[in-house]
Amino acid sequence: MPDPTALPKYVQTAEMLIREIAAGRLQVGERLPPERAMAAELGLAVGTLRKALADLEARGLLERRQGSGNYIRSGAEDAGIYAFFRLELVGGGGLPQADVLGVERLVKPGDLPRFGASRMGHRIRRLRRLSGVPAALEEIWLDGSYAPVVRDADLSESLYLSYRKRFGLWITRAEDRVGLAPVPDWAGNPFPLAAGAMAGYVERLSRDGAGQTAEYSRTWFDHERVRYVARLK
Amino acid sequence: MPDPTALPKYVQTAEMLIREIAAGRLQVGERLPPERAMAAELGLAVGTLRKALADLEARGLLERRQGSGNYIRSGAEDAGIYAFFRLELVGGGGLPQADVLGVERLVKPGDLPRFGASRMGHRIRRLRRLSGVPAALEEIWLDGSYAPVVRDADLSESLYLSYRKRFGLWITRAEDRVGLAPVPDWAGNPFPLAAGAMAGYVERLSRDGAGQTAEYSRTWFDHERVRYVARLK
DNA sequence: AGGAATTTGTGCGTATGTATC
DNA sequence: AGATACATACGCACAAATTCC
Repeated sequence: MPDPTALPKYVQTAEMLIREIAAGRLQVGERLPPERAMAAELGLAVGTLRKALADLEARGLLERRQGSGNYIRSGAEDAGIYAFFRLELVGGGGLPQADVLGVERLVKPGDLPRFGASRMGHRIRRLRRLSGVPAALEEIWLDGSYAPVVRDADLSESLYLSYRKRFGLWITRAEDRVGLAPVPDWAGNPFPLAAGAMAGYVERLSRDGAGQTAEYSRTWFDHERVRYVARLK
Repeated sequence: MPDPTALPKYVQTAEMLIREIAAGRLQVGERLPPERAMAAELGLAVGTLRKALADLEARGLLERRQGSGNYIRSGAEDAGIYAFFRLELVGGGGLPQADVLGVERLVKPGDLPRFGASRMGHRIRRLRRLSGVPAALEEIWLDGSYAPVVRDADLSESLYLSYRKRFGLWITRAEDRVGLAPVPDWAGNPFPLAAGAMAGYVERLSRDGAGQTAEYSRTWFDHERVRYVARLK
């Protein structure tokens, strides 16, 4: 009897594979078993497994070569667990980390776009690092309706994982707009660009599983060291 | 008997739908027929049609709602034919256009990353507009092996369409890196930012159907008016 | 309010084509 | 040339979300 609260098998499978890669049980460059063998092993239909593999490919973790096999891409060890994180060092890669600078529940300011159902929002400010290097400042507004309070301790490195585990919120889609904007003036952090200096800028509007806008975030990144990466098609 | 040179049906179907939208035969906001009815109409299996629809969704042309239907998204009239174009006006949308500033066949300079098989490359410089507004400067290096010469007349508004029709080159994947960089000094064009000023910057490495790197391009965009857009998952 | 009908999502299994080894 | 492996395509059954009556 199927569990109605369970995720689709292809999502479960993709996440399982990501964990295997992150844990090092699947090594970079390694070829996966043939799809049919793997599907049989996992008790899945081939098509279901293929959907999971396509997901990993879109996230840049896997390279699929017809007639040859499926190969773990370099950089995959670090990247996978941070599903939607799209910043990397100019030289490539970097392990994403985050320091929480502050969390507050506030009335949403008027300059934010409309998102979520509540008048209130949780404002989370973080310093993002890549392999320890200060890479970006991040201000996240989570709609107030998903949790009465958000504490520092609720926020693990992977924010979307926290949302899921603590608040039952599933971020499934997001739209990013990338441009330039001046660095905000938040005192007391080691971000290398001065307040007011031009930096790379990402605005994101995220939606939950039901398609409702749930979160709005702004990220300022150090363009000397960091790039925003998108893989198309 | 199937034609081995033909594209997959799901690609043909996706392109057909894009043309229908661009031509206005499918209106923005309109709901498509149910998938099963549509598949029967087109002589396709439902799964094949669904793959085409998933493609349109990923490009931002279609919104799919379980239990409800498939709806043409606003902005889709313009966007679809320019498959990989990811710049839009800050206010949203804008019809992409291009003025060719120059085309030359040159030895690839040393500061470009390695791509393609040839020592030579075609350097194409264009001014991109959105609904007439000068939006970006673009320098494209197409590997020399795909064509002996490239003439101005070979380049229609949609470059990837030209590649396909003139040179038999299919761009199927690309990787974008977005950051900031100073505007290059190309005399005599109406790009609003001065040479040396900081602008949005997109580096792209594109691959052909066989997975070979085929093209490298750099785009400087006016961050006051333009954003780079990515839709995730 | 609530149940039936409609519509998309997930999952399975299979057959055949095409690229690679 | 043959074997292997991924890609495309088909068709079906049932689940979940939405809409309609």
